Amino acid sequence: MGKFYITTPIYYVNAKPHLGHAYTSIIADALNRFHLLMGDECFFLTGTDEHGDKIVKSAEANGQTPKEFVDEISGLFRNLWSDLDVKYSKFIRTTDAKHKACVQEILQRVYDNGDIYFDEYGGHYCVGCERFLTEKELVNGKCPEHDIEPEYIAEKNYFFRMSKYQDWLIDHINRNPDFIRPSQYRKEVLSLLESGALDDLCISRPKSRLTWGIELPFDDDFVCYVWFDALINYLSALGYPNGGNYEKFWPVANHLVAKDILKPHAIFWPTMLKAAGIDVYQRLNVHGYWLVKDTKMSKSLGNVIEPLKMMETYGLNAFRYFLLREMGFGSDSSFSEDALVGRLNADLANDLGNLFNRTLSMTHKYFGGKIPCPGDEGAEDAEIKKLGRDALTRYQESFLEMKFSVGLESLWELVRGLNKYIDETAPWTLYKNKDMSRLSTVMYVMLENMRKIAVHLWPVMPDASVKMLGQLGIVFDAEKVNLSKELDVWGLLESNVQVAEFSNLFPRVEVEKASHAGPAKKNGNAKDNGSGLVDFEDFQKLDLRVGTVVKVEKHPDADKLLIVQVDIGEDEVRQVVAGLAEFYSPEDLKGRQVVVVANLKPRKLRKQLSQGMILAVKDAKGMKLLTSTEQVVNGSKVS
RNA sequence: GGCGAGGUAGCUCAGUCGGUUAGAGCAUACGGCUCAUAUCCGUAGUGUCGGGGGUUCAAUUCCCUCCCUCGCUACCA
Repeated sequence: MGKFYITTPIYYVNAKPHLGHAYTSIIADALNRFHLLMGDECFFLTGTDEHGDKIVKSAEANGQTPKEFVDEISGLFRNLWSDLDVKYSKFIRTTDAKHKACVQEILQRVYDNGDIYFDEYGGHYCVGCERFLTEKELVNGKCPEHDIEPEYIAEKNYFFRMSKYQDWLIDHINRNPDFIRPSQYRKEVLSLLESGALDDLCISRPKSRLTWGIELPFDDDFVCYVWFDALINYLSALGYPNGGNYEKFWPVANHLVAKDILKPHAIFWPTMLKAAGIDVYQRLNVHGYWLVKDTKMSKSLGNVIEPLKMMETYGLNAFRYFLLREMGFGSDSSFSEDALVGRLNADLANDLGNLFNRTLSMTHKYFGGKIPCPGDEGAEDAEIKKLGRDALTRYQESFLEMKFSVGLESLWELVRGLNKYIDETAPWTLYKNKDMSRLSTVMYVMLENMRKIAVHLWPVMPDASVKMLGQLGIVFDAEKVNLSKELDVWGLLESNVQVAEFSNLFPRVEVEKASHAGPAKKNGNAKDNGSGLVDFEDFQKLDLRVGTVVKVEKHPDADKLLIVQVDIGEDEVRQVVAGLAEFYSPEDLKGRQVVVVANLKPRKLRKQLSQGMILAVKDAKGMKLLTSTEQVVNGSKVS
């Protein structure tokens, strides 16, 4: 059995969680779920980083003690992961007692090893900034922000002999091309290491300046520098130096970080491990930023997208799918509501959702909802099965390489292939011709492929996947799934099992497209409320009028459509193509008063122009027209 | 300034270890089907593959140079 250990950074709790945090955690979760389905034994670690200067300041600003403050924010993160279906194995906090003990253990080992020394460090300390400023930051010898001349303070501190391990690290990266990926970050780290001599790292802060941290085991006048403390969480969470988890999972440790913390993870951390006599982690996986209007998201710019808000508006499934599908791993990507809606409508609603729904619907029409027994397979079936095997193989390979976007694109080749397969096999014709044997095979091929797709989607959209499988009459059990076997196994779907009558997991959403042509419109924020409510002005945009049907004929090229001429008080009657033929005969309709949407954009329906829409209401029994309780003048407005 | 990434169809991007007509999705137009959520399938496209130069029988792909965008990093007096 394989093993897999994935970590997110421990998020710094000086501010609330944002989209960047959500993205990292969601890919970690997707990877973890993927490896679970591949049959690996997995450990997924996340948590919060709660020490350091900034935390103390943020707490003070909130009128709280550091402990109260971090408890609150840490809780926010945990709640968010629960809302995003992020299922971690452990949530670590750097204020945990076990973590502190582990940090001290490692510090002591490095100290005993002779790689920590005590030295004087001098610099320009600004009391306003509460930190040392570099020569370059000074303007006319003053701190530009506080306009005061910084004090020159000589301070004694402990330093980690990081420079000693520079050559070893360069060598290690060269020998292990996968150590840092994607490769652009590997190159960046190498050039950083090769260009200049690595400085030693200051790893202490005197308690006179900062008390909120972990004490150095060899000098209780100092606390540990926050990065040194934080990185060790990846080990302390496994119970290092004790415990089976360390031995089991550390050799397969995969760190996942955003590119802004590349340096601590790619340089500080491996050299720390080396100095402590611990093997380095297996891989560092680096992702890019989500940009909002081409600017990196930041709280101060006020363009932070609340992850929860997007999730509430469009659903968790679409949100997770979008994040994984849209961003090439390692590069930056733009986040926009339009793009999210585009993916939701095109990929999820039109392609996948509709495919699934039409499959279930046909199973009901032709087989009373029971999965049929397949007959002999023909060339078309062999072809789609091969397409499926290839697509799923690429999907799995891509996920192993963190290429989620490529993987999902491959999976959709199968989705599109199946839509085409339906078109070509035309089950409705087989049914009409009473070719039930062939029809059974075709429907079984569809249903079995839907099962395979649903299972593969579990890492990305766990909720939708479980629901899809449920609608196929399967109770999802991660233990029983093995994705690698899925490539060669066919026919796990049992015949005669009842499936759902329909599925609407991904309803289309209609969002008024933001104008790309000109400047932002006055009411550009109309869709921003996210509540699904419309303003009265929006309602007023609809021109609803009562009119009398003067003439009706059947649509020559469609079974369900009627061509209706309605007098809505204008010089000319309106022609409206309506989907009423199954419920009303032309004779029934003529002379009735109906409600018409008069300013609907004209559209051709099977070659016939339709200049409006007749309002009706549909329930299980059929379709009923809407009208006024009394006769009114044609053209009267509905309000 | 150095290093890295990128500049490919209207948009978002894939791709080419040099080789017959450069791809996908979205958007657009037209056609087809009716099982389906105004969904699906098909057809049609357009691209001096950032500019210029070089190597080659052949370059979008290799080399040089320049321009633009982004990131990291250093400050060259």
